[in-house]
Amino acid sequence: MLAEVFREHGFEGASLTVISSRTGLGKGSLYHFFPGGKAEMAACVLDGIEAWFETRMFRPLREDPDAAASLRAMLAVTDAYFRSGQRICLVGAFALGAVRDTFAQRIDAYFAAWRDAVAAALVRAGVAEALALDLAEETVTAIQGALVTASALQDPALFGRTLGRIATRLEAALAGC
Amino acid sequence: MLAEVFREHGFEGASLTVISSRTGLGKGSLYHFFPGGKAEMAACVLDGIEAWFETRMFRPLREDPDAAASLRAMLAVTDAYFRSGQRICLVGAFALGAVRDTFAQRIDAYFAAWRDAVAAALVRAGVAEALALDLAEETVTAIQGALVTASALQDPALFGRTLGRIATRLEAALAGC
DNA sequence: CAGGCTCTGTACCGATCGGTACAGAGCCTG
DNA sequence: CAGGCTCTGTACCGATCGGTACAGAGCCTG
Repeated sequence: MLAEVFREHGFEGASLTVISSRTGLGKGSLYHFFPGGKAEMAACVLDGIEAWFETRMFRPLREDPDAAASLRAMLAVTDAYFRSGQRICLVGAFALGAVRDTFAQRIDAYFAAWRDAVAAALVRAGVAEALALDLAEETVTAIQGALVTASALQDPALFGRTLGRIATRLEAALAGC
Repeated sequence: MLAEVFREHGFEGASLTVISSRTGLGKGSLYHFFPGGKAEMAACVLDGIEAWFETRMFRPLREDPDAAASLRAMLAVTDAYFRSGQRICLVGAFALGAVRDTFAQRIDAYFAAWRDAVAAALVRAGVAEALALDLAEETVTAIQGALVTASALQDPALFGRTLGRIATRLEAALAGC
């Protein structure tokens, strides 16, 4: 809920009035749970996102015995999480905004973790390390780009097409071992 | 100058106080030139960006007799414009923010023009239309994604690597004709 | 059932927001 | 050099910003 408010309005645009009305919590309650104010609310949302991705995507990519299957699952989970391109990536939006500096370290860590988890899965599936790193970077970059352009062009289908291209490329690398 | 303020602070974050101090124009002057206020200032910035890209990138892609060369030039111009990944795309940032709805049509038109210009150049260079559209969409998406992840990871070199991947893929399509 | 602890609504704070009004400085034209 | 037009600085507007203070409702524990 809190996450959706930041997603829809951005950090600056999500005023306490908006947050209060959307969450149904008065200011008293908000400041009781988040003494640090808006910044702590956003930090809490980032905590949730990081935990979700760590559990549902990064850890399987790093640990699933079937590395190739975990890569396919990653694309499916990505498609579901971003509602096939109808939902933006809050961390990505923060990265392009004025709050980037406030959360610089966490934003950096999120994308690095994603990229490294994909690379680790590729390596475990037998792909050479240099190629794995290259493909992982391209994967994360393409997903973020698709979220920007799908939103800009109001064309959610673009997201699916991008995931399709990534899938083809990952499969080719896996088959080429 | 005005463009840089919006780039650094976002639309919501660029308050009149910030705009005034950064441009050296008092409120009186700002409202003399932009009676429509902040929204008109942002619209003016978008005008400038659109005109710049139309002249320096989209038109050459559509009209340059040497279509293949115009595609290579597009990547070089892109690298220069975004300062090799150290500068973000204001239109992309707007697309992920709360102002997206205010400028929806222009944001849409900007990305559509870019994609269609790349596709047109590819077709004129002899690439089949379906493949050209696919490659054009991937190109624009990858560039936007690279701007997000380069900013997030504070790794400008990522931008150059992404442009390199795009170049390889475009050259392959051109060679395959 | 008394005490205290968690939670909440309300009233309020100074600061800043985007925007307006307007006098006048400066310059350009007749 | 008079008139008017462009531009600018300043003072001010109501609204909203993020945040604080605090009384008290409600509940849980001894």
